[in-house]
Amino acid sequence: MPELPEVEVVRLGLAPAVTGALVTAVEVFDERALTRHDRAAGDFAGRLVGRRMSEPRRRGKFLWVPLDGQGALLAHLGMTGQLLLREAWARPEGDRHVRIRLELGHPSLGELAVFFVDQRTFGSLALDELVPTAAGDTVPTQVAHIARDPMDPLFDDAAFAAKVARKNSAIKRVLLDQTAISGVGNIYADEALWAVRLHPEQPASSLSAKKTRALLAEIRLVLAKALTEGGTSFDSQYVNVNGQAGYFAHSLNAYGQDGKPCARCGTPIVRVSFMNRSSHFCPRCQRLRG
DNA sequence: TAACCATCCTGTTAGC
DNA sequence: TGCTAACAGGATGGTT
Repeated sequence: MPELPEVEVVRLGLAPAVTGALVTAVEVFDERALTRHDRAAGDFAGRLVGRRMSEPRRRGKFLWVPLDGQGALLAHLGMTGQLLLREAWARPEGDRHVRIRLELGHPSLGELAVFFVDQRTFGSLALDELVPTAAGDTVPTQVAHIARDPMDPLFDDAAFAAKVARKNSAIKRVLLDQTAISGVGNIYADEALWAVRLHPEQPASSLSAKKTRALLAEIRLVLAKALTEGGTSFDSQYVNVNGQAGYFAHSLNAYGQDGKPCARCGTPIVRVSFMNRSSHFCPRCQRLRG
């Protein structure tokens, strides 16, 4: 499940291979991989071929590669999307789920291929226009409404705290709201809430300013640690551009740990249904208060 | 306006 | 053994 650390690992892996590269060919095998592209597959391929790529950028879970002239190649990996970097003639493993293939010509690395592989087709590529933000940088139009992520130097801690303070919904719902804070998904929301001893359904507005600051600090810690370990991989559904899994799954304290003893107090971690997904927490350390 | 939920999708697993 | 249902979850659009 690609969240911020996983997408950043992909971005770092792609950067040396795509920066300065020319798109020489595009093959779309499954148009469902273009749900974010507002025109036909032929338009996607036709307008992408011949464009030169700049250094990949990221906000939250969105990744994009600015193109010469204007616009950008936008990517969202959804649940199971992968961007794999291969030799130009290679076929990736799991051929059945290859949705799009890009052929690149790199000035020093030569011919390369980027495969967009996606089992559950929640991910998508698109060509999008870039629009300026208030801070002076540019983002694709589809990313304009997304909040900056907590690893972004321009992330506004005070604005986030103010948003938390006026939200009556559960704090976990706020963490998953990409217009409040981006890059956090189900895994790292559960981990950060466990670390700061907050019940996922604790009303956001009930948090003290100090608790909100602590939560934000834990979010940054857990994201940074996951990034250093290459991200979280389950069943090979997330891999870097070379197809390698991350190691953070070994460091999880809450997510997927239901039935196992809490690392702090030994009480079994519980799993409950929440927002059409699962929440994992320690019923002793993370009590619903107020 | 805020809050909440169904929907998209497919491989895996549990249950019968 | 084989079938069916439940489950995983990010973003979005619709409903309350």
